Amino acid sequence: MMARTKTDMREAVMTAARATVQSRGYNALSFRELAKEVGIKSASVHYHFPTKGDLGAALARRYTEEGAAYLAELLATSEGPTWCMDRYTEIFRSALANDNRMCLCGIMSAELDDLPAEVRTEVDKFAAMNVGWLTKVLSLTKSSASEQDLKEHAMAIFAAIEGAQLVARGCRNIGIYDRAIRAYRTTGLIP
Amino acid sequence: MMARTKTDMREAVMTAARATVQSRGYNALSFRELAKEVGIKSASVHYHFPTKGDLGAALARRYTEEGAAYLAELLATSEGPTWCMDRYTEIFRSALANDNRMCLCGIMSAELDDLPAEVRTEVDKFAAMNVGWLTKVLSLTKSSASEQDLKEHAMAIFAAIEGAQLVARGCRNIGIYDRAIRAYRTTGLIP
DNA sequence: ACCTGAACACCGTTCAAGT
DNA sequence: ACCTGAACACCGTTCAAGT
Repeated sequence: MMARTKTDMREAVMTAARATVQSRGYNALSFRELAKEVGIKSASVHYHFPTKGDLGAALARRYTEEGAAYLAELLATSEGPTWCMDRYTEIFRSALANDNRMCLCGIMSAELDDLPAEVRTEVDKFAAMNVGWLTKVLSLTKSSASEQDLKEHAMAIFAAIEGAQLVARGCRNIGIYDRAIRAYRTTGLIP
Repeated sequence: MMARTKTDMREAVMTAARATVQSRGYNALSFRELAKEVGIKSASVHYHFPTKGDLGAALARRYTEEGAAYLAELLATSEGPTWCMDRYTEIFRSALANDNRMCLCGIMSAELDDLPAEVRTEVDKFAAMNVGWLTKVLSLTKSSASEQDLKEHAMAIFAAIEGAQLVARGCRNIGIYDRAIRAYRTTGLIP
């Protein structure tokens, strides 16, 4: 029988931690609870992640990487901007559908003042990654607009979707998310 | 020399608590820190607010009441829907301008899973109050639309503005808020 | 009526010690 | 290399005790 390798345990901690943060936020993350979930002692968690900030930053970095990979794949197999935006809004919807969870970086933005600097950096990168992708998608529709205008529009879309998720979550009502997205489409904010 | 009355101390606690929650969230609220700020012991804070949930609910209730009063005044002296929306977006902007703070209920929505039931109730009421007001403002512009459509549009506006605040805060960049609001206007989401 | 000190089980973090 | 127990200063909450 194989013992769990170091990498396995790191992964187990990150998986458990990610679920907790998306449900209850960075502040609710507890090394003792985490340790119980993966079957080691809290002091051992510190072996893999010296501080809570290290763990938070690792979570956010991974989250951004995975998101970027998925979005790149979408764009590569794109059937057009509307199709892309359907898939994109579905990502944020699925977090809500999955036990009323939130975007990892959205929930962390709310807790900003309690985040160590290294976690804030990763939160910024996630936003920038999303805006970059949305800018590309928008450029498929409005080839005339300036890069500046596209980026501004992309940021507005990202903010509006994060907000729809936040408010729907607060009201424990995924219908609010769906109706907000529909309204964004009707007004033309989202292609 | 007058001693501080009971009401004064309750108010002092609520004022300090509100500032903390808007900056760092419900989870970061500490009875011990709060006690230090107002000059009593943490056990004494429990005299005024038996549990943290009682304090959180009181904060949110007060926040909604004050917001409702301000918005009612706006509507009463209204110079039209665009003017109303300018004032409305300015409220959320001023939280950011004031030390990168957030809407009390927006930040609490992110921490939903850690909120006692009585606090969640108040968060719901805040959202409903805002949507109610926005629906009235929208009815000034689109007299033809159904009550249902107006409410859907109002909820989308509320969500989009909360999202703009959340993302701008996360990036510590109030310009992101301003540009998002501008884009919402350009697309016609906001009158 | 309002405040306090002391206790309880929690928290992140550190560190010497184990294998 | 990986894990642990014990200690530290924190946390919300309770309660008997003070005025």
